[in-house]
Amino acid sequence: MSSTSGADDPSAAGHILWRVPGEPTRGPRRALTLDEVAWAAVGVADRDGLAGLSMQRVAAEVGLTKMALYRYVAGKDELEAVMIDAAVEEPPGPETLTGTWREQAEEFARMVSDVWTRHPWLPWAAVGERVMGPREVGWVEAATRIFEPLGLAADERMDAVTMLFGHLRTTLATASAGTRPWTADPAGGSTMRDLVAAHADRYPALTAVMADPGRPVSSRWEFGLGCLLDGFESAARRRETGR
Amino acid sequence: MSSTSGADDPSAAGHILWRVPGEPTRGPRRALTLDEVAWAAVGVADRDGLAGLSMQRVAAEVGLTKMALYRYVAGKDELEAVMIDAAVEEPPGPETLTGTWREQAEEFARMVSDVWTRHPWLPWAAVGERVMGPREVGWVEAATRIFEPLGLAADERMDAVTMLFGHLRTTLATASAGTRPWTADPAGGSTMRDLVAAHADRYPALTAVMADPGRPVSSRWEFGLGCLLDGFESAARRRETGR
DNA sequence: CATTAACTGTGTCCTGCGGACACTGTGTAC
DNA sequence: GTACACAGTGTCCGCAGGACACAGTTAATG
Repeated sequence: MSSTSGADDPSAAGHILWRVPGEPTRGPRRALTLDEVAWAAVGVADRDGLAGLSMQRVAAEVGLTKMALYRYVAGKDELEAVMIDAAVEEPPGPETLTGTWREQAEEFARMVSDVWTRHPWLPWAAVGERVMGPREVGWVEAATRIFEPLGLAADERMDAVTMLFGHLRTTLATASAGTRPWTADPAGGSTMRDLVAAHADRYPALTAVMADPGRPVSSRWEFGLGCLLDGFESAARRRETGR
Repeated sequence: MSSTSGADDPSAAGHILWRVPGEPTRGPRRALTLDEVAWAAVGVADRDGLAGLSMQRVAAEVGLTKMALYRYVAGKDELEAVMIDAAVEEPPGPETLTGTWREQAEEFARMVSDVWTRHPWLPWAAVGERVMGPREVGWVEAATRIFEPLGLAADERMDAVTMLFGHLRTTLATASAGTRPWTADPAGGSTMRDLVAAHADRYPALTAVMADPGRPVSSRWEFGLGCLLDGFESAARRRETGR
């Protein structure tokens, strides 16, 4: 029923993200802003990962009791929602991305990569049922704009956006999760290389692939991005030439 | 120091997956096999998701005490590793996939999609630091084989495999996580559609896209897969024609 | 100016989690 | 028969998220 904090709205967790603050008139001043709480949580996650994030930890970070956090946030889910929307920062506006759609897509990928590298927990925090924040939606909006000149159908354009984010998530996550240069996917396996080496007879194709030293981690997603954009291009071409 | 259970090997969690059982000589019979425990856990996850998986729950399912499970498995991580390798089932052998590499890739994607649809928690359980099981590696091996005739470099071939799994994970996860037909990515947002509709002025590109009804969930990954394979093809062609 | 109501932060308590550890019971090898 | 290796149980601990009642603080209202 309150008009301000929003931590007591039962309709949907995370709506603080979309509501204007609306300062309260009576009562003591808050010791912190929602943003300060969010960034404290981001700091914790940056250091100890999402697994190391707890109400206690964040509360201690900002010098409050655990329960005081619930004045800012309805629960841990909402805290995560808030910290995600803080960590992604402002999405690029229409004036920022210039050049061909391909150049824009590459620049965009670099931007996402920057943010997700600064906050390695981010690509994994954003999965599952959750309310998106305005900045987060802004990134999707920006990605959608890029593919507009391509002439894809609406649902295909959306799929392209999904795939772009998915690709970055996949590659950045495997890159940040340890020192291993690539390691494949349904795993992220910590020692897939060793396992394959120990059972070379069972996995000949992988053994062959593993012989190659591989590229540096920093440029891991570039080849894949090129493939992806090529694929979009050929899909658009196929669409123009009457399927 | 034991020669059998493997739950006390300090070197790496999950090595039960790669060790031959080796029946013990003395002591009472085990009430269950490791496989029975694994499948019970799979059943729990199928019903209540990964979040609903706890030692208690699994123990109750098989009629044991929580602590008795630790005779089969070193900890929850190892339990997850075991249940993942059980749930993925046997990967397709070289004789199963036939036709062009493209047909093989499509068939392979269909197979992965089948398994991951049966166990919706699977695509998300497999991320992060974890020891892969033999079957899991087998799937990667199978995927690697598919791209062999394409003439890609070793690291590119590996990237292709990673992207294939990543694409399926992304699309299947967003498809299974609710009724929403697509919803974009850094989110999986539960009501992104509503949010965009409520702030149409802020997200014009997304509003335009949202006007389209979209495809049925069942065929969500097909367009993306086509793009991906097209992209690989053009990368291979670029490679042959001297970059 | 006194009162009242709204608000912030604290302390206590509960449930469920993963897991350590000491224990009882059981079966085989010596 | 006895000793030992093993299976399963019960108790305990720390930590998690969160409900709830409370004390302190501030502004609107009489």
